[in-house]
Amino acid sequence: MISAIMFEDDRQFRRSFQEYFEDSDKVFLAAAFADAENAVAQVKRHKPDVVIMDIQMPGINGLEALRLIKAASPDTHVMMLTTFDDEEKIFAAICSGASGYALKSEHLDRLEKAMGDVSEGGGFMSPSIAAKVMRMFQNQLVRKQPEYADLTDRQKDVLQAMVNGLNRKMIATELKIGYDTVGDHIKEIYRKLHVNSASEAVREAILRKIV
Amino acid sequence: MISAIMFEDDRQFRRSFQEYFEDSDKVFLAAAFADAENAVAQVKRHKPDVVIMDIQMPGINGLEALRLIKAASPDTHVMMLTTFDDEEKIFAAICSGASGYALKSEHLDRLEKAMGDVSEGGGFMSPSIAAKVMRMFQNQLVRKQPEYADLTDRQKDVLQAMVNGLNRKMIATELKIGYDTVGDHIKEIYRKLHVNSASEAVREAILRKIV
DNA sequence: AACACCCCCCCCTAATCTGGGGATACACCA
DNA sequence: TGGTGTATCCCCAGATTAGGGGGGGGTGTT
Repeated sequence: MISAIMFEDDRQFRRSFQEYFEDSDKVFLAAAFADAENAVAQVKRHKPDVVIMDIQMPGINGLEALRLIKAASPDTHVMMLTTFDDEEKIFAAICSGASGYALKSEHLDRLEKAMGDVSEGGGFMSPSIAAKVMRMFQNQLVRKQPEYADLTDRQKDVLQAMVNGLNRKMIATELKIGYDTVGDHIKEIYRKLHVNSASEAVREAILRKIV
Repeated sequence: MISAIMFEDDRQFRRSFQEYFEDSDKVFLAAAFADAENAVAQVKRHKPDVVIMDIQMPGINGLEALRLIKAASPDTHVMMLTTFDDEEKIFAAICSGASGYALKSEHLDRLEKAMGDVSEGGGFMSPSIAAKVMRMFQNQLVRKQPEYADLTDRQKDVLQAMVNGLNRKMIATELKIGYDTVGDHIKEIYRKLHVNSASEAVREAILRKIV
């Protein structure tokens, strides 16, 4: 038997949620609040195994509340339960330490199971969310090493200096070479990276090399 | 009713899997193979809604097979079903386009449900996998966001254009504003980001904003 | 000897950076 | 109501820098 508290402004949804878990022998829903104003205090008071958190709420929204709760008690497991499925919110929730991200369209028996998993340190994502996360993951990390430009050591030195914001004169001083030599290296770098400005070179350097 | 084929070298596990789905009215397990040698061909032949793929197999391993299948028919949904829960394999699977990643300890009825979700374009991860993925996501992407510079919408437009390698004249044309106005926005951007060149602005833009 | 890499010097145009000077519009607040 | 602030827009001009072209060297490897 695990304990949970819920923050959800939709009265109807809150009700049906409460009713469902009245008969549950797995989840004890200790309390349900219409806003997250005192979320941190309530978490401290009830010490729930799982917190169910809506995103769209008047006053403090669910993402802010999530951050506050995780800041105050990092070991609390929070599952987002919302209608939003846009990447930005999913992203924000995961980065802020959510343990789960479920859509309200999810069946309650699955949520019940999910809450059990989450209380044990597991994670849960509704199918469409999981698909989005995996896609994001792929996009973010696949293009890790697209085509490593074959720069010489010296050219890498110069490029690194450019990324650090140095201008040609400063690079010359830094590397103890002549001003025009820096220019020569830069010409080669541009040719190899297929760019023609320092900004673009810096972008390419960061997006596909040193990061 | 969705169709599936399975690649799994463990005879015992394959058997119990087959037996379970013989009685299923949701999943039709069309075939089960002990290795992935002809995975691509079998996928082409059976055109399954979902492919169940073990990782540890003699000959071609599941990750290689996944890559081959996704290369040959990108729309095929593949769910990894394995005992491995190390980040490297999860990472590799997701990056190679897996739609799901389940542990063999998962109950078969959950897998059945998961296969349905996956066949519809959703994703599935066993709780411990989901937790790991979210943690990876967090570590990889939280990193730098110390002070989000408070740029105005227009300034963000200009900065984005700079990242894209446009010079001032091009930005002016792009945003349909005057050349000198672009200069004004750039001045403000530099002031707010505490930099004084386009290269540095681009670096800051990438390292703490647009990714 | 050819090649790659690194170094140095010159030139010129175009672009950037930085400092000014304005104007309008809108929101906020006393 | 006027004042303050911010965001958007426009213009100017000097000093510096960048970008791209040329010309050379020297070294070390293949």
